[in-house]
Amino acid sequence: MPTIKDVAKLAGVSISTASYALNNVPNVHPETKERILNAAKALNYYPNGVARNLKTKRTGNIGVFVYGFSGPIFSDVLEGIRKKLQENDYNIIVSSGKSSSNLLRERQVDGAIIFDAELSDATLINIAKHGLPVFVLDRKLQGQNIFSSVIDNEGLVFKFIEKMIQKGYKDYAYLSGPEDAFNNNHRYDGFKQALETYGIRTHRYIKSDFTIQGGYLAGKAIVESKNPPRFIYCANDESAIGLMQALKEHHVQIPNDIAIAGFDNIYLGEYMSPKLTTIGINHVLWGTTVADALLKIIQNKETENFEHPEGSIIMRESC
Amino acid sequence: MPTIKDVAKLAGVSISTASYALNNVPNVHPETKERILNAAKALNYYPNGVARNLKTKRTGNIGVFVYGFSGPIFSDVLEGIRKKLQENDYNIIVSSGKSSSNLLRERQVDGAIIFDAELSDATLINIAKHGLPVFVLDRKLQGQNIFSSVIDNEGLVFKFIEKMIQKGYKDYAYLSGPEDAFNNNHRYDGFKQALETYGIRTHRYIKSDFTIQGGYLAGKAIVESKNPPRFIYCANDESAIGLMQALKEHHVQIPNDIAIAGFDNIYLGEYMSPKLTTIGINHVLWGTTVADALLKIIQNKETENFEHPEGSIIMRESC
DNA sequence: TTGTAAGCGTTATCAG
DNA sequence: CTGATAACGCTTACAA
Repeated sequence: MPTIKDVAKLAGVSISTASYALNNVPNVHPETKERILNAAKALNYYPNGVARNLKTKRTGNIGVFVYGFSGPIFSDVLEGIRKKLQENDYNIIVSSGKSSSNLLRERQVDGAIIFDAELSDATLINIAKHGLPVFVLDRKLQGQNIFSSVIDNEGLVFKFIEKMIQKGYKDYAYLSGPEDAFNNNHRYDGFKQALETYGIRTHRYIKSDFTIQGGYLAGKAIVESKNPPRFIYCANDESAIGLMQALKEHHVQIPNDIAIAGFDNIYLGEYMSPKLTTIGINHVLWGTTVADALLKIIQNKETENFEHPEGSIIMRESC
Repeated sequence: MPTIKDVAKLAGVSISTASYALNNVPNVHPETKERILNAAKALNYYPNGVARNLKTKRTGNIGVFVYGFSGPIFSDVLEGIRKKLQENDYNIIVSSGKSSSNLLRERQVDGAIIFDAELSDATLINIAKHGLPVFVLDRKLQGQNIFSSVIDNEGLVFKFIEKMIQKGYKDYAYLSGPEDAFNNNHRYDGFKQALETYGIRTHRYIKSDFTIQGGYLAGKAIVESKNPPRFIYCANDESAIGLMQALKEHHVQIPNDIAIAGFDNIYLGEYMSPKLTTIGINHVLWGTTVADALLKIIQNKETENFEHPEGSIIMRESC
């Protein structure tokens, strides 16, 4: 593997001149520069990023740390982030599990976007304190160098359930996500408050886990119960899809027998029968917005006022 | 941000002794070691990975470079890779777009797994030649330090169509993926050859693009045509799902009016009505196998005989 | 316009 | 068992 030393030698210049030429620093004689560039090409030279990073104390990498690689939301958010970072000549590094904290602590990234409930508040606060800006999604977190962006889960679900009550639905159930999930809890709060506000005193609570499989199993249990609820609000779209599938297998009519809605507005919702009513934000836009804010923070080292993403209700056929 | 120098100073030892202690090199007096470890904890010290990487000429990172972050296959393969790497104390770095080639060329990774048709053969061969082992998925590529792992697309589709012919289906169509996709072309070859082998001289070819949306649009066109085919083999499951949705909206019975099958065995296929018949491999296993092979190559610097993943036909309800 | 040399934070060789 | 010191490959004052 050739180094800048080899390039310099071949071009007959010093290392620094080679460096200047390769980095387009203006004060290099055009002819010298050409010689150097030719040498680099001849040797198939490419600078060693690790060495550059050590010297410059920046890496040009932004870490995006996720809980797992699956899920239709991640992919959209990631795509938004990728686009924005690429425009600004930053690399996107997506990681998960133990690698995430390694990369963070070892400073192989200049900043991080966290989409992973497993990375504890304490860890993040600790890392951010050392000067690495951290953007947390879907979790509220305060601290030096820490920024967070959350969807208004509670408000959106409230508004939606309110709408359904006005439409005349009376008997509600909530199909939950994991009970330690920030967004599940806030969605449930919005759900409960809407019912309370409109004097609906009872509702059922069905435990699930945000997965298609989980929704499906819940659905099986529901059809076998004596009097199923008239409306099931699902904590996310994936569980709603599983639920729908189970109901359909038992010839339950949606929305006539049981109405359903979800949260997230995943792509697939539009390709179900009936099409899934849901609540959602523009995830790609969320990604670009967050990435943009993080870059501004890194570059100006100043806190920006960050706008949280705006959600909306997407009425389709399932209720 | 504290460095090893600060730790050494606080513990009253030299930098090298501090380094030994922090890296568990045996020849450090237990008491000294404890002092150093305490100092490190007190300062909240964590080694700078970039500096370590420069010195040791390894990063402990494996890059996984994908075309985009969406898609149910990616996520499973990635999860398999992640698991295996984590077991072996390597970090997984997933990237896409321009970042991929940056990270590769700048040597911020010790090896790479490529799942991205956009990274050209020439680029990969060039990088691998410099000593960085590269594992290419879903593409055949030869060269020093290059390894590839492919699914037997052709053989599997052949076997499947053969089965369908024996079942009695006569009038076939192929719903394609992008025409420059390696796997699409091989699947089509298998499809064609099976028909030819069994004397079925004609078939229809419907252009699509591997997406749900694409399958849906194709489905719309098919139901509006005069005599739709009796069997539509889809180049992947996602387009099959879109297709099914379009047919169902027009009350076409699957499989009674039109039978359908796909490729990939994505999770969702089981949650459709009817459940999707498909061909697939165990993607998580594929990921772990490839990661394992890559690690062996990195560690032993010797070429292993690599087993390609074995696929199977998953008969469900759609044909 | 070009060259010399220091230094980024580590690891690792070699003496002591 | 511990400490100087060179080196990894690069950038960047500063000097020439």
